[in-house]
Amino acid sequence: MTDIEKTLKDKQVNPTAMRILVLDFLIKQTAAISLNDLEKGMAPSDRITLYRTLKTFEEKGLVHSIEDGSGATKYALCEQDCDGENHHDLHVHFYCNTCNETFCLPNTKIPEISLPKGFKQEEMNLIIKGVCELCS
Amino acid sequence: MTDIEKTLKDKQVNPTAMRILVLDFLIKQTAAISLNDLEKGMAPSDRITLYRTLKTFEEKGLVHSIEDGSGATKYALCEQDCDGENHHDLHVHFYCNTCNETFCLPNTKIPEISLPKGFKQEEMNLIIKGVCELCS
DNA sequence: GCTAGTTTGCAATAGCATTGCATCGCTATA
DNA sequence: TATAGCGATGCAATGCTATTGCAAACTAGC
Repeated sequence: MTDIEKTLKDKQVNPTAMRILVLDFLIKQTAAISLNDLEKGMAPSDRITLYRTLKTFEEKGLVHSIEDGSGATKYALCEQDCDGENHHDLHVHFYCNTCNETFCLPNTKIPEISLPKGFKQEEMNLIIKGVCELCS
Repeated sequence: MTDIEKTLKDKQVNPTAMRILVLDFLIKQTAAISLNDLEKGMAPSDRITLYRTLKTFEEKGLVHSIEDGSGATKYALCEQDCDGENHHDLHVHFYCNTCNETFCLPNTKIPEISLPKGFKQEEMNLIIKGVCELCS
């Protein structure tokens, strides 16, 4: 069994051929990718299947989705300790206005925010836009 | 001249009848609204005109747009000191998972984040999801 | 090998965002 | 006042992303 198959099984995802290909592709990325990026980057495959594969991965805690304001949802691999119940992706996401790529900054955590009385926090999502390492 | 007309002129927006109505409606809101909300809340008007009115307001610094992950862009009035160049909306936005409303928390600012070397920050966008004051 | 459940592929649809174009109306100027 | 010009409006049409239904293909377990 390959590492990829093992990763899938660990997260309770049946390691089908398609899923292995998608996960393999995701692992190779340095930035978060959209469904379109995935479709273009892989051998010709059905778009809807790719869409559902990403959804499945998200449900099972393999990837997390990022709304970076570009209109298209992007996906990136989760850290080890995510599961279907909780995505521990409380890191900052960075959108580069120059190359239009979205990056996870896993070591840049979102600080605690004290909310006004009565507001109960469940999730957080911080997008910083600017110029990335490579473009600056 | 009414206050609303004055506000429009201050921001270099011609105070047409439609724009006065839209701004009046926006001022009365307690939460950010989507194009759909605006269309439903006002006397029957052309949706595209409403869309362009919001875009104009945004360009001129009257409102800022919020991507709360609900799929539809929402809009809320800016603070006084916004202009076309710079939206000073560095406050937190709160999305209530119960009532599905999005609120500006103008007094809850986004703290400074130190980015990894090479990343240059231009804008920030923090959405916190949870349960709001009224729903809790 | 057969059956049940899962996965995949195709078709179709819904909803938001956006543009093009023609019309209308206001303003400035001769 | 007549008119030219520009901005604002309304209608039509389109593009793109997300999403669902259904049937065929596949897989695992008996």
